[in-house]
Amino acid sequence: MGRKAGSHSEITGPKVREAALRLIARHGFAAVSMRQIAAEVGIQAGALYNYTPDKQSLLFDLMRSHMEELLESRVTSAGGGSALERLEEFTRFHIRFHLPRGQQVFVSYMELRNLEPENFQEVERLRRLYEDELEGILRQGVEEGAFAVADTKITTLALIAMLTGISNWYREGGRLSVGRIEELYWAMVRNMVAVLPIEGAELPTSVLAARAS
Amino acid sequence: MGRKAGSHSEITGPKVREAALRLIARHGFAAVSMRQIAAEVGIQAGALYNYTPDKQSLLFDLMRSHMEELLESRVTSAGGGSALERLEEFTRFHIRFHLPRGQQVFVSYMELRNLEPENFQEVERLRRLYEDELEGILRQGVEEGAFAVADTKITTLALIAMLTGISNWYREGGRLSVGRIEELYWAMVRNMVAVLPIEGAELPTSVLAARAS
DNA sequence: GTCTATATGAGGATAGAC
DNA sequence: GTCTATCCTCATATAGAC
Repeated sequence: MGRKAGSHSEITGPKVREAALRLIARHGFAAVSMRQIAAEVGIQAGALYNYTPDKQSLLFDLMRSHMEELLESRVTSAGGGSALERLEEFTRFHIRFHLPRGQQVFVSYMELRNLEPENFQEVERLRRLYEDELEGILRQGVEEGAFAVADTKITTLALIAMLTGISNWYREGGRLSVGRIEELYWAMVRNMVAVLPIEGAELPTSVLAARAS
Repeated sequence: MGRKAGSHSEITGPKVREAALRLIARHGFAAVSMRQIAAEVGIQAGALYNYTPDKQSLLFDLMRSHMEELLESRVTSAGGGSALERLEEFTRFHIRFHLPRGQQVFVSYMELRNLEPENFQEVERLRRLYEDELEGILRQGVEEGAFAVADTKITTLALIAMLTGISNWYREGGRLSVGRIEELYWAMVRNMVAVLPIEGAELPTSVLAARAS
């Protein structure tokens, strides 16, 4: 291809992204300099600008591609079935997808503040698409009378926070396997939405009717 | 008192802390400069060093005092009773304490990376004291046969993540009052640890014995 | 206690040679 | 595509006048 000596764009590009992700996850976006990223890759700072127009774009690319990968994986995994089945599948998917991506999860969560408004809006839009599927499952469960969920929006946020929180302590090779973590969290999720006589819970009329009969 | 003109230490000190908290919560520790903090207070950057030896100490003070206030409030609130009663009290306390302190929660969570090792250890120690109380409640509940919790450590982390996550979306004057949020989350917490016939859950022998009788 | 001024260094980003 | 060199701005922190 007539590539010049010292030309490695196909290798260097991914290395820049990996180095940036690793350093930003560890020290935070604002605390990481372009010189640090370049040093981690093994090039000079100026050469980074062959791969990103600026530092902000580097962050945005990391976060957007993480969300897009999540949504793409989701499309191929999501299926039909009862609300309970769909909720179990969603729970297990969320854990299996996120646990091997601790750095991406961390960055996507912590660096939202450092996105310029336009970029922030886009990442938020993608995140909402993901959460909306979960809320849809909860709504279905309420309709079916399978779930006692007083507020599907709040329960969605509670579940996401609980599940994503795993990434804060999970370490590969730790006490619990991914499979075991799936079991433990699925049991908790299942309990949380279970139909039970909770005082004050606003049960849907379909459930009240079913109980009366 | 013979105070010189322009001398306002009793006023300026708290203002420095408040300005730092507000700016760090919004932009992140590394992204905020001492000049910005000074400008927010209405003094010059050099004058900040009458109130903190350096930027790191300012962050550490904010995080440590937040944790110490949490633990002090906890001592006066915590009581005895059944595990279910204690869990309800803990849940409501956690929400009532944290919701009016969104900035502190955010900073204490996001800026752990920016603490120097010694300071990090201290903040972690205080955080663990708080979590240990929750785990103790869960252990008591398992002993009493009131809770079906397969792994008290994991359930502790799941509950903390779920409850602290409220601070990510709560806004004063929003759709839900603090009281309503307490109700919704207590219902979820209660369900989550409830004794139910969950396949695969490792029930304590006390519960299995109770069921057999 | 606060100011102005400054020491000292690092930051993002660009230009031009190879 | 990468390098070296550099522009320009901003950072933390300190010194000394008032």
